[in-house]
Amino acid sequence: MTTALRPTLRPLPRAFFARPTLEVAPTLLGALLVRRLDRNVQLVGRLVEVEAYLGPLDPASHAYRRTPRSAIMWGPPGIAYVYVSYGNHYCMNVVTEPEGTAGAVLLRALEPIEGIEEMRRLRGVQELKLLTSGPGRLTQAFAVDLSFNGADLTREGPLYLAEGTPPRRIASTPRIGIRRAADRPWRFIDPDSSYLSRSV
DNA sequence: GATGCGATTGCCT
DNA sequence: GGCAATCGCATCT
Repeated sequence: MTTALRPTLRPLPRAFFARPTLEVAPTLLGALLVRRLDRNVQLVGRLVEVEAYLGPLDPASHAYRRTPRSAIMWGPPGIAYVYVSYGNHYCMNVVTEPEGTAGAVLLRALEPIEGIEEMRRLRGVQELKLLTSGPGRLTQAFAVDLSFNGADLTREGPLYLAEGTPPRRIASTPRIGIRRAADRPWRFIDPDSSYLSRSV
């Protein structure tokens, strides 16, 4: 049984996410995103790029205003917030801060670790560096759509975040693709990774 | 009920 | 580097 030979990927506990968003974001680098498609196929990627969205005090955050869509970010930490971007792509966040306070971290890029052929199939692309190097690409490679909005990422299951190995270095830059609060250096990357959505 | 837009991507020049 | 594709949601009327 291959599952018995596979090392256990231990979920990050809810308490990990129940901290200030700017503390959670850089410490998420190196963590593993795990997607179980079925009993035999598991996808794993190592986080190399994330962005912090702070909530009501952050004009770039969807939680700048509380709406039906953004209300989930006031809920329990460790929950997935998935939304549609430009009508063509899904973007995935993990909710941060204690319940009652809004915040989230956008997952922007992964290093493919396991299940690479399945990622290629899901993406319709062969080149390794194009599989998960962007927020819309990684959700497609991991078969994550709106049905995962609200999913608990702290429990072993179809989709969760697990302990990994922190990068040697961490760098921060302005966030990508936003207009408001575009100067805040709240994008965190592993600068030594070759799977970033863009360099620097 | 109608309108405008965006935390992107891929293809084109 | 420019730009079309495409749709859920926020924000009007």
